[in-house]
Amino acid sequence: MTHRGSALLGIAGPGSGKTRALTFRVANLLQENVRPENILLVTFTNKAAEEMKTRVKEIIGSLPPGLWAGTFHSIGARILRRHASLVNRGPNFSILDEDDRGAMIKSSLAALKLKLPAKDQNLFIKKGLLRTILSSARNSALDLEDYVYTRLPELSHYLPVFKQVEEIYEEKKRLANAFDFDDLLSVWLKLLQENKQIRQRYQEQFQHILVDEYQDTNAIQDQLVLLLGENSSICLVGDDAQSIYSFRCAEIGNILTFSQKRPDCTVVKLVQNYRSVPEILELANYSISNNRQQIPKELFTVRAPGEKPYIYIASDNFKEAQFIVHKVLELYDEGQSLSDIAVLYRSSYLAQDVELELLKKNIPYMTFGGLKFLQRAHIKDILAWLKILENPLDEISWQRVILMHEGLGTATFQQLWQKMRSYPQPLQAVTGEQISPPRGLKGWKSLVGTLRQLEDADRENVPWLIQIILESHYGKYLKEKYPDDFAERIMGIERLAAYGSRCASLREFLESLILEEALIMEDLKEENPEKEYLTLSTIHSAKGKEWKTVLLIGLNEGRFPTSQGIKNIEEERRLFYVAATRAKDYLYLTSSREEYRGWGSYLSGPSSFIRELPPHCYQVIFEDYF
DNA sequence: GATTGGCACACGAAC
DNA sequence: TGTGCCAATC
Ligand SMILES: [Mg+2]
Repeated sequence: MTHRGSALLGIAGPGSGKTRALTFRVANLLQENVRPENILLVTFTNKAAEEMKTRVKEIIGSLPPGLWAGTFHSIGARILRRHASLVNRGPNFSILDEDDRGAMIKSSLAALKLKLPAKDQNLFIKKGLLRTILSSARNSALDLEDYVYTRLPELSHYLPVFKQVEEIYEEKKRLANAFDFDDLLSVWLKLLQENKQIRQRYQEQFQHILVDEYQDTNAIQDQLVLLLGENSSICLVGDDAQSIYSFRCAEIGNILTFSQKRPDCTVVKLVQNYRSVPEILELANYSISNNRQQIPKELFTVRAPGEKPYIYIASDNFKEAQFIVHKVLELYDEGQSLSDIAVLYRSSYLAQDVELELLKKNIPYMTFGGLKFLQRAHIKDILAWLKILENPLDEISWQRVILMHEGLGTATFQQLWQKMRSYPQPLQAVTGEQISPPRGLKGWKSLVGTLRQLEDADRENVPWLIQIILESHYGKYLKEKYPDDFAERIMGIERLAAYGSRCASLREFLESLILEEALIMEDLKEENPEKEYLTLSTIHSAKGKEWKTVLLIGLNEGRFPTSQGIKNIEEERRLFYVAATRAKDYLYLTSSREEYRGWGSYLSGPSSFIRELPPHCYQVIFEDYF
């Protein structure tokens, strides 16, 4: 019936046009009249998927609807919603973000402690450890037992605790009609493995599977591709030297051993680079050659010689920030658009000083990565109200909303929740006044009033829903709680509403935001497409992008590589490699001799990534430069 | 049982 | 710098 398609693996360096090749392949398939729903295009971010679709549209003139494009997580969510009843959920399930997940695991541990005999109740588990272990086991496609025995044998005496917490956590998620990020992959894979009918359905549907950035897939994602693509044509592209997501359990091995798993696979290596001038490439090549685990590949560029990368070592981090802004202005005066320039860094806090300088000089910029937008209390508040509407079983959101009312605390919440969850429709039970608390009636009445208004409002009009929340008691509460920066917080909420107006439904709004926080920036761009912005980005979020000029800051030992990252220095170096190869024409590497951050000052010295470079591959800018 | 204030601690990347 | 936790107080 279906013939086994071919498998193609493209291992190619940065700027070699991997993503472009994938885009053209999709365009070709569509032109050959392959039906769009038979194509599965997996990208690293959902924004990248949108950009690729736009490109395809430009190439072939129109984009037929029905193409499956997005991240593994968003495609997992789509499939799980379709088959929600098979995986013990309703189609409106919530997706937990890291905070919600952490809170739920914490309360799972607390619940376990209550069940333990008194002598064991002082059990102490390092904060975040459970979160990491449960997630890593999942993403490594191992059960908890195998994971702990093989990867963390020193913790194996804790295994019974881990297992019980996981059990409680799983049950909590089921009751809350929620999945976490890891579930979107692992439950999806399990569904395919255990349900023959569903498996065959998607195996037949996805006749063409294309995956970008394959070096950053984890074990589950690899298994998904192999299983879904058993009989399909598969096209994967990636670069082992750009694998930078091991903290999400990405395994370089996936790309290195794919051809063993699919013996019919043709491997193509491309070392041609169309992006960077040779000087930048030379520096990047030198750097990555310090890695022993990489496939040796010397990149060649088609570009004519340009300028050697610059190194600037400032006396302190403020001076470093001043240099960056000075340089940006200089480049701007020389005719470069702000949109052609990016400031990149290992960790988001390293950008703070630069941001201050930019604000002082009134230079417009946009930040990517390290976004804490959804983490901020007022944004979480608004989202909690909205999540209740979408999924009334969402315990965490109920708790958040109930606790912000006067006179209602955790104990009362627990009592209320016991009653609420016994109703098939907790929201209606509340607004229908079938439930009331033993105390805090004033706060409760105001809560019920707001919920009634929200219930009656148009569910798909997100800005309107947000408006209702702001006009309710919540608006006053917010002002009292944050008298200093109330206005700024309202602006954040307005930003949220503006994004909401672009979404067709509340569900789409919640899901797309959680699967890509950076989307919150999009409306800014569309409001004023002409406007130029300087980009400030973490290196992780700069993946797959390029700029004419890149300024890489914070190159101090302990910052980049981070002190924690020394354990996995090769990955840190790949991160440096990714950063350097984002630059087309000009690359600036900056560092500071002394750092003032938080409590004191540090003298950490320049990053080993600078020190290990041969001096002939860069030029030094002296401190009294400006 | 809710709320407030003080103290300790961490501080990395994100679907 | 802020956030989470605990103990004292309302
Ligand atoms: Mg690419």
